Amino acid sequence: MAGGSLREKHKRLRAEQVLDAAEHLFSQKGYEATRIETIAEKASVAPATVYNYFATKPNLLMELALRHVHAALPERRSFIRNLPDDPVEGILSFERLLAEQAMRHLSRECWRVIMSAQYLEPDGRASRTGARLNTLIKRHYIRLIRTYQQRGRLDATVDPIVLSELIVGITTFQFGNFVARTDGTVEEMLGQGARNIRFILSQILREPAGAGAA
Amino acid sequence: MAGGSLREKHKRLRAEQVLDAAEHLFSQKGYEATRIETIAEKASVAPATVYNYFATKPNLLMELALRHVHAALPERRSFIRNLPDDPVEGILSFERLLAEQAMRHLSRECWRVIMSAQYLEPDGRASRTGARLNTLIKRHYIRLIRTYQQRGRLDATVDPIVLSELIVGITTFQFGNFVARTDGTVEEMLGQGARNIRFILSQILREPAGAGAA
DNA sequence: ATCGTCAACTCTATTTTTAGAGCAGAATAT
DNA sequence: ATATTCTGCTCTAAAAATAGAGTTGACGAT
Repeated sequence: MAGGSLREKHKRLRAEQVLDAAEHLFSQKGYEATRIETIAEKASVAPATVYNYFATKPNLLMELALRHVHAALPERRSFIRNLPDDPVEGILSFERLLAEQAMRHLSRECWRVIMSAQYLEPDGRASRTGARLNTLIKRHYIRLIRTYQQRGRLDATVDPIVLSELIVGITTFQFGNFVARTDGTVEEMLGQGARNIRFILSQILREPAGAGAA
Repeated sequence: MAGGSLREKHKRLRAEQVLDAAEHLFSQKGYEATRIETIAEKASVAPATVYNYFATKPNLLMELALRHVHAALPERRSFIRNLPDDPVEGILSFERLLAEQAMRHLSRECWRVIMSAQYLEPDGRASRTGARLNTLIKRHYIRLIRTYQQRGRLDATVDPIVLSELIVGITTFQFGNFVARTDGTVEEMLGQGARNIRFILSQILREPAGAGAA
């Protein structure tokens, strides 16, 4: 799986160079305002090479998003390893972490492009990349839900896959709404998300085992 | 003169990579003991590429020497800008600096290869590079000699070019003898050099202008 | 003496990158 | 409306790098 050949190594390195350059320029001058030519120049690469690696400009941004999601993975994992007792608090905090990670390197403008890409080219690479991105997040939720089920804090008969799809769906929808407008804060989005989460969980919450006696 | 194109830039970068790798390996494992293949691997380059840039292994070493001579140039220049009063002391100290610089990054084994290269391939690239190397050093001596002539400490009728060739010739000869054997210290070489320098200068030394009255 | 090994070096086909011309479409100016 | 410009993107020829097999000459063991 490694691809240890020199060619593969150089490919990885070049792709990183381009992504680095793009990340810097996107966050500095914005997505629309930066030209592919400029990215190529900063990455010490010919413009044609950028197209060799990333078919289109939205695609390049998409891969950038994917890289961030990967880079932020350990942080999410460590969060899930140390979950708080209360499931509602756990999920809401996880939401907050995801939102914070999303905004850490990519602007709202960038996220708009990312969200729109799957609609503009339904069967293109962008859609597939977007799907991968969602899958990554969903896995975390499944793990998170299972943990609370094992602790007896969530109804064990609920299918974690279904529940995670529900949560990811609604939060993705809200995130889309959030980035689609220039006003509105992350806190507002999270507040609205909290209402949804509480509603969804209200029916399947379980009290802690040692409670009831006082 | 710059060659600002992308191709030229990459060429420079790759050459540096290879030289860096070679420098490290030569000083760590010795010249003969390091394989071209290893250099290429460390430089993230195909072995064939090393041959594209540096026709032969001795040639690679030669270019390495040239790079060092260039890198150490500012130090020599600054020495020549702050020459001591006494010409003998100035030249001997400069000799010491050159010897110290020569041994700083390249081992005696390496210098043996370098010195021999011009004999093994008289009209090859190695000979030309060696000549360039000598020219660089000679320029410094010319400048040094002129300075002392302007200060009135050296006979002004002596041709600096001739004198510098004499000095470079004799010291190169001694340096060759030094690296050609495994025993013998730098100090011994410098001591012998000092005798030569004193002899050469004895006829053309001039007393300082303000001297004689006491 | 002969064989095997090893590393420098060569050669060729393939892959990748670059240079550079040019197209398409949107935005802007006239 | 028309022309101009700008940028994303395509296409082709030329340059360079890689993979990999092969040659040569030195050296050591048998």
